[in-house]
Amino acid sequence: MPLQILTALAEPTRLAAIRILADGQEHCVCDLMKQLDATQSRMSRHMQTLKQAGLVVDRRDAQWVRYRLNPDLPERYRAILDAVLQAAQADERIAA
Amino acid sequence: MPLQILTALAEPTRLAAIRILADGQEHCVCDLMKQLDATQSRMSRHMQTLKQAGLVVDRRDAQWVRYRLNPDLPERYRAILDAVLQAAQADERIAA
DNA sequence: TGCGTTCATGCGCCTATGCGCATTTAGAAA
DNA sequence: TTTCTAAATGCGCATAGGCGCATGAACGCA
Repeated sequence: MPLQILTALAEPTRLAAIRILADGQEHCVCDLMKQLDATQSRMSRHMQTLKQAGLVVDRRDAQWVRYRLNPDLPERYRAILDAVLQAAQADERIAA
Repeated sequence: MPLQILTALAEPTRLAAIRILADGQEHCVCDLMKQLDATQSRMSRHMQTLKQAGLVVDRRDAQWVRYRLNPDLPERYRAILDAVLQAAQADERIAA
């Protein structure tokens, strides 16, 4: 159901996090916190939401938890994500 | 900003309404109400939300208000909508 | 003008959700 | 074991949002 995907993406901080992860790299919570100017608990919880929606996966690496886009996201959801990312980027260019 | 689009779509009744309108035809509120088993005020409010998000447009026709997908929805948002519709339909087929 | 139909909206209620604060857990290094 | 950093989570609070109920507004028709 795309509903959970949409709900997960329909929040500013979460969408911003996804956009950062869209670089294809792994990012720890501390990195996302700093870039998005969010508190630790807030950032952690949003990442849980994205994880439960299947949009991201995490991995323990020493004391860090590395998040990245879920590489196994079903094609039909990946298409939604791509469209959203493109629109967000386009809007950004227009706003500038 | 796709945020408003996503928020508008991230609600079951609204997404269902959009899926009905995806047939390209006009539908009055009374029609949507019946198909979705929703009360009148509930349906009306959801349509307002979709309208404000720019996803649909309405038109007075005697005592009816006809809703249809916004034909002038910017391309980048249309792409999101199409991806969502396709995913929803695919999920439906899988569930069956 | 009066009546029926369709739709919008003011109001209050209730739940969902985002947040900060504080604490706990996990792991590394001393 | 102690101490540090990173991350998750329990708790309570405040707001957002979805809902029903009732009313009002728009329109057609007699």
